[in-house]
Amino acid sequence: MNRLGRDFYIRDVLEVAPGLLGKKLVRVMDNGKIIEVVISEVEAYRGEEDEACHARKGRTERNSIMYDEGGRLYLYLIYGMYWMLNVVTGKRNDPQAVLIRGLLEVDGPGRLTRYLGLDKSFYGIHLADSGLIWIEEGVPGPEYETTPRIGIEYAGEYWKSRPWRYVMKI
DNA sequence: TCAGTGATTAGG
DNA sequence: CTAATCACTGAG
Repeated sequence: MNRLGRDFYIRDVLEVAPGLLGKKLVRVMDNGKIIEVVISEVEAYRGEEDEACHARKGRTERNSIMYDEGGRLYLYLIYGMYWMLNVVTGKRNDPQAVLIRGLLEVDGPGRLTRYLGLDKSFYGIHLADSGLIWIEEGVPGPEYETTPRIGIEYAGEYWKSRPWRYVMKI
């Protein structure tokens, strides 16, 4: 047990996102069963200027947790069916988050939340405090590649082309 | 390739 | 209030 503390998350999202690759995500299910998975794919969303970021139009009820200090969870429903799991990063009032897109055990951001039993009730939970979910040290310094982010057709060319998707090499 | 699905958001 | 949007998935 080597849980990541608050300081890990209170850094720029472009440092935290690749830093999450290879880390172990631990989830204590309702029946007490513990699920441990390895984070293998993430994306960074960075500030109000980032046209792909949910904070691009300023603060709303949904994205308000992104304006809090790093370390909290941001969950939202997409296409009426899938919960997206994000880790807020950076300092207060600097809206950033990392989308967890894939695990070694489960591919896809919508599938992994279903697998881990995560939904709106986890909105705002702090990864340094919670007894239900947290992140621990894992594989140190994994190799990874970067690509543009997925599913952000609405953003301008510059923001669409930022290489802010990080995929761990197996 | 494309429909399903409903919370969230902007705009009257 | 209404209508459009959407950081996806699974079937075909």
